[in-house]
Amino acid sequence: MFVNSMMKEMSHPKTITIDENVVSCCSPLTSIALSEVEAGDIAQIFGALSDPVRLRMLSLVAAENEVCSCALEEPLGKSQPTISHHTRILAEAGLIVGEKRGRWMWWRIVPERLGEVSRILSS
Amino acid sequence: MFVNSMMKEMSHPKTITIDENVVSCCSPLTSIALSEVEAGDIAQIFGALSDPVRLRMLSLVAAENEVCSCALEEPLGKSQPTISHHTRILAEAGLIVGEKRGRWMWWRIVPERLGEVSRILSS
DNA sequence: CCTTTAAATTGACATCTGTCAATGAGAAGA
DNA sequence: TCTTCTCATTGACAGATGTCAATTTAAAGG
Repeated sequence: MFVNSMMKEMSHPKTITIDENVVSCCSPLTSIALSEVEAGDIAQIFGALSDPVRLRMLSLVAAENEVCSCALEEPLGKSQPTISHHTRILAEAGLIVGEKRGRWMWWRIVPERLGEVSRILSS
Repeated sequence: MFVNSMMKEMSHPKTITIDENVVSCCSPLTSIALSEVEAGDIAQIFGALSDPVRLRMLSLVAAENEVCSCALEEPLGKSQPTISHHTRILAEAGLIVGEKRGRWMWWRIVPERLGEVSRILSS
């Protein structure tokens, strides 16, 4: 696939996982009395999901299993800084992780996180 | 429970369900190619969930099975117009429905909707 | 009617958010 | 080293969002 076809022109896969400031998670909504801090943490995650561009971004990354930042600009019709902005927000919410290999930044979704968030709503 | 204890002083339960402008929903994220309109609709729902006050509000309503607007001001520490603002946003997202009985507005959650939204993330 | 009470609406304001041009920081290749 | 390329950061700006005081609407009870 896409990733492998580029493998040969890359140096040692240097993994720099981006997981600074990632919000922790999550007791279900319907189990009683959400504290203010919990509510704040969960709100940040849903905030990451509350933008159309980020949702389509997430769906693009989920479709392939790894997508380069550079491959997002065109389908989303946004500038490079804007793409960078959105990937950062998704990553800080723990929904995607990035790995820098050579000059490229590769993103993939974190299915377990998606599951966690899903479980907040299903009680 | 709470509701029944007030039944006697109410006139005919006139159901005025609030479902104007409610967003429709939802194909799972990981099935390919989220369209711009779909993304917009889903973003609105997550937007409703992206505020700490609204999350705690939702959890309060989910705890009882019906809650009066007036019973939300104190635990959330917000003014009456602010409460009204937030209930409206949750209602427009289809996450709660309101029913006016007498002078009171009663809110309850829409479990099916919660389920729909949950399923967007779990694929 | 008139008064009271609960909720919605309006208007104002500060803060947050999405966007891009410009610039900076690293990595790769010549 | 110098150039090129990809991504991150900064700064600016318009538009959205959360909040409340003040007002309006609507329902009950005299």
